Amino acid sequence: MDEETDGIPQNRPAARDVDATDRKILGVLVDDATISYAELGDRVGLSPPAAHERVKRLRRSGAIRNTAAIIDPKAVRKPLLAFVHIDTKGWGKTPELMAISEHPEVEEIHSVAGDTCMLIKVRTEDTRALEGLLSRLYETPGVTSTRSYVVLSTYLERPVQPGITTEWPTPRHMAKPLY
Amino acid sequence: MDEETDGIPQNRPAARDVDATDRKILGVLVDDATISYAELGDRVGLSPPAAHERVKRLRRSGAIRNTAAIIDPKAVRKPLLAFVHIDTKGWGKTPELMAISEHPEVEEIHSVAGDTCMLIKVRTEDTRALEGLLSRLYETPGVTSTRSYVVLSTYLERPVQPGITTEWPTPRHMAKPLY
DNA sequence: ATTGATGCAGAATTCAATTCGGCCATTATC
DNA sequence: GATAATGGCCGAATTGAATTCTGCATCAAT
Repeated sequence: MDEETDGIPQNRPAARDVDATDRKILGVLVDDATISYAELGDRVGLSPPAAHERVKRLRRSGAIRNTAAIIDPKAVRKPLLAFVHIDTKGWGKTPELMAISEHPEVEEIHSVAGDTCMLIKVRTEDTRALEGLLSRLYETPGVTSTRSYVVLSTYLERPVQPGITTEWPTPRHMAKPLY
Repeated sequence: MDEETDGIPQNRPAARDVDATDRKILGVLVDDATISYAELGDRVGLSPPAAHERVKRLRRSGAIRNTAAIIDPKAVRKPLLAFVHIDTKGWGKTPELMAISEHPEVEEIHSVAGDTCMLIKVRTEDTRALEGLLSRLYETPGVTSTRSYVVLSTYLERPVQPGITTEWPTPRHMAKPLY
């Protein structure tokens, strides 16, 4: 695939225009990426090679980051999901981020706006393992406190939805998005 | 694939023993599910048909829930990520969950232990869209208040890690996990 | 009007997924 | 303890899809 300067993902070059057909393709592939290009072409109204070309382009442009197996956490004995607020003095320092991302239990690391804290998502085998992980996190330099939210049950978990509208219904009088 | 009684996922039948080889396979497929069975077999020390059999079994048992394209949120114009605490009177009622999951911006819905609240993950085009979504959520029956955490930047986002140890290093004197 | 580029379809080729038969090891059964 | 039965693997063979190639139509720019 592409090269990363570091462990932390860089911004992609451009991410060209994603038109209505591309969105349809994404919508299908998010649901099931094991289908043939013939099947994909049928569903979006293209010939197999044309569908193939589109998908190759979406991959190259980075719109499709990856094609991955989605695993049942229970099957690999990681049934316990928790979100953890980590208060830090001075957020976003790379060494601390690296230290946190070392733990394989950590699935996501986000910086929260307007607050000197990180919100991370962790998955462990049980509460004892979570406790151990939390104490190890607390030992990371810069971490001043943690507050964890254990998930009792999950009702919905789905990937990013590409949307199926032709173009985005954002009124023209609106300012550009944050990013 | 399998049948769901409802929009809400059911518990799988069994999820058989996942041995060390299975974990290796999962580890590879989480990284990249587009490789050939020959390649997969090479990496885990199996012939192509054997690797194929394993994967089929992992799919049937539900350990591999899905094989999906992972989309770059920016490419589909959903760069704004936020977590929202939703306080509810009486959590987990199905109609409310359904109402919340109707919104395509909602990616995850979790019930938090020890609190009458839900933690949901949403992705929108910009802050205005987020504001609109929040007000629509607030109109859902049972919702008493919301508190949102807008993500400034994301440093890590990865799928469930299957782990690569032969068996789990949980000491035998420990009690069984919660779930 | 002409040229160039882009995206598509259809046919042809290459390569991988899938099936099949037989072997070996482990486990259950008598 | 001997034997059947099961499960998992390999190697070869077959089927089927991915990929390449060629030509055509459309649109944009010159």
